Amino acid sequence: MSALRHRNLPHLLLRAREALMAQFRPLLNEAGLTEQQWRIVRALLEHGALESRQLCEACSISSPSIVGVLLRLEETGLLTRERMEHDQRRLQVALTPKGLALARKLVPRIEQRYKELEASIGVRPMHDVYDAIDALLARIAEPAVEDEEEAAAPKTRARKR
Amino acid sequence: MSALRHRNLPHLLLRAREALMAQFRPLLNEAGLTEQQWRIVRALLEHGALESRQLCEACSISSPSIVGVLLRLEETGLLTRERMEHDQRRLQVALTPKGLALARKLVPRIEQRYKELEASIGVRPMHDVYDAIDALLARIAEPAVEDEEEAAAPKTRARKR
DNA sequence: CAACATTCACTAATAGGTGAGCAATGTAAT
DNA sequence: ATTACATTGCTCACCTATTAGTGAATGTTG
Repeated sequence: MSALRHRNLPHLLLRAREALMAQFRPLLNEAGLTEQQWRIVRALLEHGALESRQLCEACSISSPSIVGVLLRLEETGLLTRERMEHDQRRLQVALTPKGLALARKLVPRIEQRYKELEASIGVRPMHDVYDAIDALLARIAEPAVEDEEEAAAPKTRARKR
Repeated sequence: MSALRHRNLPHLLLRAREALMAQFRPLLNEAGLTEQQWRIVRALLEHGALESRQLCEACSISSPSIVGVLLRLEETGLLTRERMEHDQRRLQVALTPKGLALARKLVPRIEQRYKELEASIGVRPMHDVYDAIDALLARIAEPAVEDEEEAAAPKTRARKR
């Protein structure tokens, strides 16, 4: 009687995320990390030192949120925050030896959990998700910015980052 | 150098969710609703009055979180909360006329956004996501609780709901 | 160089998520 | 009945998300 023909897709994605995180959260808690903290540590492990705004991008954490997360991680001694020489606005973030050690201890456990998941769920269903989501993200792209000039006037377009 | 062979699947799902919510959030904000509030209102619209714990299930909102959400929705006058006669622990939640009106005003706009999305993204990629996630959820099921006695002692097991 | 605009981290207010735990109520076993 | 247990909503502490806005540093332009 409500005429809602479409299922709630964001909610479906949330449920999938919850179900998956339930598989990994114990590992993170055991290491004393929250989910967001692990995303940051993992990004720093993979890419080396990064700036705050780069971490926001890489970890899908908003600028206001990341401030606290980084502060707490610094207090724990897992990373360092320092201003950059040539641009006092920017903040360089890097793992400490302690943070690096924690990350390296955690990685194999995460990897093992993934393998166990692939074993119980099946590699095909897992990869179907990767592919379907990748395709979706690739097609959503810019949220309808209507950049009429995008293809026509690539003048200052280079400075898009 | 980090030996992380698997991509961060929970993070990928988060990104997909963010991208999608960016399409709908404006509609919700316009109606003065947060995402979680809309999940609750929608559930009540579809199923009629529900108990708190049922809403937790249906909306993937934890018990501690839903308390505040329901209180705020009650303050706004969109729903009512009242104890049940035969069991004073349970809480019955129902939409008010005002809440019902808001929901019905919102539904067609949400539906239209879905159609626009299907038009720009393509029906196939959208449904691939539904299917892939459904399959994943169906196969994850119980998160390996290691209930040693699970299969051995199915005594009080019948009362599982 | 001066006016303007942008970038970046950060703050503040409000809302929600996680994990642990509590009191009250209901149910089952003794 | 009384004991033992399970369920339900709720609270608390901590952490994060969202939205808006501040201020300092830097870039751009006239």
